[in-house]
Amino acid sequence: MATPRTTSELDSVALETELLSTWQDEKLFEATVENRAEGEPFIFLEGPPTANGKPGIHHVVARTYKDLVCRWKTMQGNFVERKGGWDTHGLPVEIEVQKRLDLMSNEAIEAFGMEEFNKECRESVWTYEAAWREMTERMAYWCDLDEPYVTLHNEFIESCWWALKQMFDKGLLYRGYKVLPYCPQTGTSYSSHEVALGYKEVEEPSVYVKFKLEDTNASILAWTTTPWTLPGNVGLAVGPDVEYVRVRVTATPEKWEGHGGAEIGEELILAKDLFKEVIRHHCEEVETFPGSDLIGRSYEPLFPGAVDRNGSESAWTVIGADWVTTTDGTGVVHTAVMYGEDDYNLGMEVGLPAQHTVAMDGSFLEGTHSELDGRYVKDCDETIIKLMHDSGLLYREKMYLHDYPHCWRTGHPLLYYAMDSWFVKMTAVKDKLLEFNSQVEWAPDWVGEGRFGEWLRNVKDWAISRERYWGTPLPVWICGECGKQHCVGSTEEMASMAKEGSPVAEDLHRPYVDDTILACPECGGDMKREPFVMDCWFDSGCASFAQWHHPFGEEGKFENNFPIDYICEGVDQTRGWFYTLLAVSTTVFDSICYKRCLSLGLILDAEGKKMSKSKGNIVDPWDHFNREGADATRWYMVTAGAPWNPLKFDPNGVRETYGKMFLTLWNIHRFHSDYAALDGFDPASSPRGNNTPLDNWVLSRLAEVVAGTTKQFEEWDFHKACRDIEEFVVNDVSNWYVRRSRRRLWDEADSDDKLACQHTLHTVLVTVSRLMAPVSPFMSDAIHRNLVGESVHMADWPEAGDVDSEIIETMALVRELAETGRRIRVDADRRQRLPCAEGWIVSGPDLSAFHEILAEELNVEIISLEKDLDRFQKIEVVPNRRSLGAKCRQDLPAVLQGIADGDSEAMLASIEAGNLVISGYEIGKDDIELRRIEREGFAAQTVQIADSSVSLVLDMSDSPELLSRGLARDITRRIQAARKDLDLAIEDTISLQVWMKDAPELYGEDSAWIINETRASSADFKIGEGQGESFEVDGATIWYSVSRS
RNA sequence: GCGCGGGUAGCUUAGUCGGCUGGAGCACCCGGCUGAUAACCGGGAGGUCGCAGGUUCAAGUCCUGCCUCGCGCACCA
Repeated sequence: MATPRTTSELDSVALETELLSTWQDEKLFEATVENRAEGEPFIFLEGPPTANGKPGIHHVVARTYKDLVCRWKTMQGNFVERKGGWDTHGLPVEIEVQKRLDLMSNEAIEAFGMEEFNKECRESVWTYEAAWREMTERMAYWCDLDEPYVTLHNEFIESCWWALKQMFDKGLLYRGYKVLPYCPQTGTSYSSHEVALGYKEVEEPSVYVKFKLEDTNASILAWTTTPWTLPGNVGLAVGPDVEYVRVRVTATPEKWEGHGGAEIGEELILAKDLFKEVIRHHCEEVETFPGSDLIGRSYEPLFPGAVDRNGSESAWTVIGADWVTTTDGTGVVHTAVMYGEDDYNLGMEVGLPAQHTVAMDGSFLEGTHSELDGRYVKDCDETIIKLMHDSGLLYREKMYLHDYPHCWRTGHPLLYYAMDSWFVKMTAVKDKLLEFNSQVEWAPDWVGEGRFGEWLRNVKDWAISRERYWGTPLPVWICGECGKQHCVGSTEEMASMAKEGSPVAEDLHRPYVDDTILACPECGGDMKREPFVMDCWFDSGCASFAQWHHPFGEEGKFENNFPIDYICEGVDQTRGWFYTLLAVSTTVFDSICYKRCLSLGLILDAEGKKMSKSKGNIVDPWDHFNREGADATRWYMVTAGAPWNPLKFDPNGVRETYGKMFLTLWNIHRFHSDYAALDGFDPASSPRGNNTPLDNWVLSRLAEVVAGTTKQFEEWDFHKACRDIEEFVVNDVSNWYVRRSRRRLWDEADSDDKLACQHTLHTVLVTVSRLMAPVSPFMSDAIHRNLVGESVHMADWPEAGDVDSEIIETMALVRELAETGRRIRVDADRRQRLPCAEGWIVSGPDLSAFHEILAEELNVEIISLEKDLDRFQKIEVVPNRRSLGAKCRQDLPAVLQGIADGDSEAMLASIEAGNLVISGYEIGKDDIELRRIEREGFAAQTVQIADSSVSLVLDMSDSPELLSRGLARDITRRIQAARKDLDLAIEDTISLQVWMKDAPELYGEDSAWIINETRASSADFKIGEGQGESFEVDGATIWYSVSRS
């Protein structure tokens, strides 16, 4: 503790940047962590960002919530380590490089050279690292960026390999197909994110095709918008509970457009609901039946020989599927196993042959059909339609308008295509996932139950392989001789299994790792690596242990830091990182991964639109760091709303926060420290003085805020906590406590009262800075350092003191009365500076401790308590609706009317006698509330506080003494303004001249008061007209002249 | 289309178990106050509480449907 230094006007940017270098010199972050080395660990995990994009304001939001929780927990005594991390793999990195080097296909990349390409990727991921670091430091996100985990490091990759091997050993890793949107031009399949970029509305031919049943003379009608999938047809799906109809064609239609048609007498089957929409011919209904009757019936293949039966019993039969609907088409879904997700899943379920009819380059495979083989499928629509037409299998064609995904790079339509993939069998651990999820404390809880729970309930096997170049290589090798699959779990294992003479990759990336040939442990044959890399989400999903290079000799780091206590990211990570962390921990450790997860809302611009580069509505955090500072920016983001709600980022809001919260707080601090420095106040050694009720009140409010903040932080309501702190600082401390205490500190002698005030201000400021430190770490530290001599970030989280709720209520009433007094004056047209002789407070609690304050605020000579309530107040009976409503139900309006019409005094008497009956209901004490209101004819108003009513009455009479005092106040006010205009220091003295015309007499004691208040070394008061500045008050004209003496 | 979350004054927002006249802040207008900072106080104007039904003595609050915005899923035959 030490005497505070005086402070200057606020320059928040300078304050913050100076503190940053102080922190750096002191290695303060490290010190705050070490300071709690013996504390209970609170484990945080940083979700790794990618540094190949510029950091934006939304990253500042996420980092604020990460930071504030970690800082808060540290202050509470927890040991909180914060290791940084970088996500460095994945398609976005490749695409950046491809764009820059104009390598828009896999062929182009391979011609360029995979080794070179990956080198470019490796460099590209650091493009914005410096920008990230600067942002992180400037916003005071405390996180170890010097020893971060990096997903491209061999150590990290090795841990990922180890994890995958755990899955492999548990039989959770398998090879299969996954239907993905695929671009045959670039040879790439896309994630849903990228697909979303490329939806285009297109009009394409769709066709209704007849599938001839084998055991009866009828055809099932099915509809498709992708004629190119028809050669791959191996099944028809119907809804078992959907009603179908079999119709016979009786006459041709009047009009017909396009290909197709039907013969008279031909029989067709389709969903009854869709009959009218689809069938153009005149028909008679033969029979109706549920879809289940169709299941198992065989039909003739459209393109015989295009797909081999391959032993399948179910090929070219009707299959039941409950997802079939009758919203469009025919209620019959043409199923081509390899070209649709539902199709594929259904095919696997019932054992349809899984065979491609289309090659990876998008052309039909040889043997499909002589007119189609080798041609690009999208060019074959017309041919296929013609083939169908010619063989009488086409019923209709119809142009169909829909959104269809296109390659966002080349603009070509994507094909849903079954890709060779490796999967983690997440479906096998679904129950575990759900159970673990139920153990996570989600904020907000509905994300856990809703969005995330929904996702888990529909969990699919995780396709973790990608046919790409830049990523963690899939550590699975397959023997070319016997087909044995082996999953490598460490670099050592890879080296020990390497075939004699084979290179052993030192850098674990492609292409080096591709060259490592293993010797098959079964047959000794050559094993080659599966040429995939892993989904980069797998990398970050491994972060909880791979950051420590677990389990490769990291000395218990992992065991001590798992499971994680707290993670925090944007809600868009629900299906991303939130999921992959849980997916990996469930399959590898059979454990939850994190105990608490804060899911943040999206950040929008001030208009509520999503921020995006193309809209140009991106907010650059530096605009605010360099203007209002990081504190105001962070505080604004936290107080603007609940963390999980979308944040409309309004630059004016940051400005407002700065002006209101930080400027005010700074000036409170300045006010305190200036006097403390002047007086040599030392909180440790200066005598305490006797607290006034005002001191006790603000300390009680402080205790209330401490308790509230702690509770709200625990409940994730950071926004509420900070709004309360702000309210306290601005309203209670600045606008009331400091305003009411100014004169106490002006006292030049070391008075008891001044010391009490200084100790109080010290406590309030120190405690408030501790409460604010997690959210706004700069100003809180500057204040704390100045007052305590130590960084706030080394300090303990405050403990709430005793709350005297009586004094808080009393003060609320006092302030209400002060405001009421001004209202009375407005109504009575009496100016504030003209004192009233007397004011009466009628009923209510004892306010005598605050009579002095009230007298000053109200500008009355004497405040007295009026005991005779009836002198100024009368009683009003108001209904208690809650109680009456339960009693009277539908008769309530009549009863309310009865009470409103009744005479309050008479009703009260009846109630006390127990015989008040209104509209047939007996009205008791609980059914009403008593309210006292002021009688008419007085300058008075009544306020209701809690269950008491208090009236304030002001005496409006004048006297020469009062007029003199009022005049003195008005003159003083003008002279003080003049002093300010002259830019005089507070201790400067002035020469003063005053002329008064038509003014009331100014008494000697009042002119002396003016002289004292305005620090006049000489003063001259004259009657008559004068010169210089003048003003009028109540008919008098006053001239005055002020000069420095 | 399905799921989740929003829609309260020009803007930002509070509103508990359904209960007294829907509170604040910013901006605006009028007045007051001030050696008090980008301050403060009083008053005013500004509200179809997204719309329509329903339940209830009583709905911003509960129920149903719809509109609308955001997000996610599915856009599929």
